[in-house]
Amino acid sequence: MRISELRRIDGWIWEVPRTGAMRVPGRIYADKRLIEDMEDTVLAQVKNVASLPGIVTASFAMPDAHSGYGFPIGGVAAFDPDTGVVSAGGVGFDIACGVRTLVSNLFADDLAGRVPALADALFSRIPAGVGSTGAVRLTAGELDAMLAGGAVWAVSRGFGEKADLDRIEERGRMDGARPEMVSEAAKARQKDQMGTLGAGNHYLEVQVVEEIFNDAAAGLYGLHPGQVAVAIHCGSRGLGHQIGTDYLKRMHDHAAKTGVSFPDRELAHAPIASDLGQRYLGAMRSGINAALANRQILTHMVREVFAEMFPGSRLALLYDVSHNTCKAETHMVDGVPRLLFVHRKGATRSLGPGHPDLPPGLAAAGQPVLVGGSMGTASFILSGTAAAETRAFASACHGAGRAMSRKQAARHFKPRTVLEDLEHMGVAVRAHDFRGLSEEAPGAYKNIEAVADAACRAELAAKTARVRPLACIKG
DNA sequence: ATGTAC
Repeated sequence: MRISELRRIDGWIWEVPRTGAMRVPGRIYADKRLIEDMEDTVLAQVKNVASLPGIVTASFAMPDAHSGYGFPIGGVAAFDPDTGVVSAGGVGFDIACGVRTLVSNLFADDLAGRVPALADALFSRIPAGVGSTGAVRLTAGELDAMLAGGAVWAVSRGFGEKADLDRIEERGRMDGARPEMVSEAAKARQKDQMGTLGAGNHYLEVQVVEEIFNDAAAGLYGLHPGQVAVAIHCGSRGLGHQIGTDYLKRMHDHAAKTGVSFPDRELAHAPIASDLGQRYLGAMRSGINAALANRQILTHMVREVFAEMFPGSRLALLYDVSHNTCKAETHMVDGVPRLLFVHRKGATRSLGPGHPDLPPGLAAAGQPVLVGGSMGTASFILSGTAAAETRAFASACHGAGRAMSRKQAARHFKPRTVLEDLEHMGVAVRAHDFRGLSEEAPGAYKNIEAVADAACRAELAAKTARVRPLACIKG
């Protein structure tokens, strides 16, 4: 992206001036280098989103932004409930894809020599890969209960602990889900897929806390140097994908009938205040619950593996946050609180200290903002800031962000070399799809340090801890 | 991301 097309507000805040069909300006939070390395399509997508009806304040891109389906991945946009739209492409196909981090009472020394065996045990226990099915099989009735109940449902069925729920966005259950708005095809795809990791950039990592940046916040999060943590990155599997597919088509069909045109085919949308918009929201919220339940079931399985290998070990849920959602939230606009529908596509919520939606144990530090790196590189545990509310409706980056497309990466990296490099770095990698390792090569992603630095300099979040991987399970 | 194409 050419920096000359932007207006610099400060070193980490850049404006895309309003031109053409844009209803609001664009705004990119990143440093000069990250912006220069972003594809031109990111700028085009920021502008396209800025032209959608009812958008409020600006169309935002986070420092990890790269080209996505319609919206950039790393895109944030909020819409007025009366005049605005909801976009199936703006949420994406992997509805409520997200990260949860579990903090153990083990330290790296406790794992000495046993990381490969732990990786093997997790690899054999956790189903993963495209089309994988899990040990949990749901009847039609149970599936609907899951879609309505999310992680609350999962806990009620014996997966995990009640205490986990406080540490999940929406307290483990997204309100307003309408399972009857989810197609039978989507349900059929999901009924045997609960408790599976998926593929692509999804992973399960055993990590060690490498550095603490903020003692007070890290203390509240229960993080100490050398401590072992587990991160689970996955989403709503086939169900979310099918909901996205179903409603993109409906949004196109509806637009064709009513003579509405889209700035980009991939930005198909419907008015929030329409029947179709409400149906999509009901289905999409069911997808959020599926992702929350899925990560809850996986947590239970990880705890079982740890309990067998390390008797007496505990894994407490630090936090679970989704990064592909559209949620109704109240934000300050021009000094007035307004209900808005916030799309976060590859972007993480970042609530500052004292926010009423935070559980009491986390309120003083702000929401854990879980920023997953690529295989082999560090991940960051940031904390939400009060300033994030004024930056991008309390949002921050969600990961390192791709620097290369999957196709480019597959051409550029040999899977064997990727695996050897990671083993050399001391990361035990176990992958269901050997060839897929190319697409996930660390070199295919941006520099996580640069992304986290930019996010924190732009005050989207604040640094609390950096963790590095010991073992990585891939789909 | 994904029963990697209907």
